[in-house]
Amino acid sequence: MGAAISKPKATGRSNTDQLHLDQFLPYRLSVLTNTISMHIANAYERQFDLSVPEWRVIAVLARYPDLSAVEVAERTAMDKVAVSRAVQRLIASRRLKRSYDKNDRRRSVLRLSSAGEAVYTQVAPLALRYEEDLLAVLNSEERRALDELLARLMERACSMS
Amino acid sequence: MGAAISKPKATGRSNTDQLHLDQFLPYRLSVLTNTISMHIANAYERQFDLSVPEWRVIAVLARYPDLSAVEVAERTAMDKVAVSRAVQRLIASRRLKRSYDKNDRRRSVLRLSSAGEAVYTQVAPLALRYEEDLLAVLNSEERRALDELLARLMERACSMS
DNA sequence: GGCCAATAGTTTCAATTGAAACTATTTTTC
DNA sequence: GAAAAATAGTTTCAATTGAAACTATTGGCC
Repeated sequence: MGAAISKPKATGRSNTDQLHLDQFLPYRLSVLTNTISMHIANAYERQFDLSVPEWRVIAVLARYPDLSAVEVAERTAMDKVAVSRAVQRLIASRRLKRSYDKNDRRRSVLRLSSAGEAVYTQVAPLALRYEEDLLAVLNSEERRALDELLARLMERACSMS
Repeated sequence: MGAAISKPKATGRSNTDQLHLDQFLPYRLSVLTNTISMHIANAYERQFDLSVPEWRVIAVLARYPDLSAVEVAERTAMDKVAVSRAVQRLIASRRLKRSYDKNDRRRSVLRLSSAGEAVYTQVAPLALRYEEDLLAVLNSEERRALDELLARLMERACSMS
């Protein structure tokens, strides 16, 4: 019963041994993500003079006011340098107000100004409508399936660090 | 039967009106994609002194030799400037050879050198193994489902340009 | 054949980004 | 309670990137 030669496996998988970029999951995700991000960003960047990092900061602060910069970074998956720069620009454009924690003066306390809230109430529907248009090709069962598959992959990717 | 006031709809969807970053598909795709890309790139960038664009060029030329720069750009979803720079670096590192089409001297004809092929045969298994590790959380039915969902979304996203 | 538009690819220049070093404040340790 | 380590956030500097302008060659049109 020597194990020297093994039969080719019939795994049901077509590219076990060959790397085809257009079947390779990380590549496909990358192309899809970039395509989608580009479309959404086009919808607000020019019109509102708003970068993607700035938009993310606004989106998270609209829902969770009074976060610190580090907390914003955690919730947006941005690094703290990116948050720092986005916050600076948002303060300069008077869309964000910053105060400091009385008990820990290192920590900032970030809150949208009314101008910032106005941006949010204008841009959020654009983003949601785009998402809805995109998901229009899936029925609700398929959406649930996608949701769960992405969640499982995300958990897996994180656990592989 | 006035239509002035409509009942809240029970659509089965939780965030019809509210933007929650962590339920927002474009955002989730972006985080997942960046996490995955970072992992794979870490596996080869340092070890082989190879950037992501360079790796993409190698991957596509390994499978389709003698493409022009524009054809490489089409197959990798990179823009032509990125391809031009990656090609320059790959030629400098002697991983790629360039000749020119006899009938159209604008077009380059790109082909991996044996050193380039060696890089491919070392890196491709790393990439495929990562993909396999990631997909290990899905059974074959779920993989097929993911495959089809991503294809549908990609088609949709492209048609929305 | 000669001009004009199109295509292939490169270069330039400015904006974005990322890593590492930095300041300021707080917490821990001894 | 002083020194050392940790945390929050910023700045600096170099590398990456992207858009637009550029060169070179080819194809269409008259």
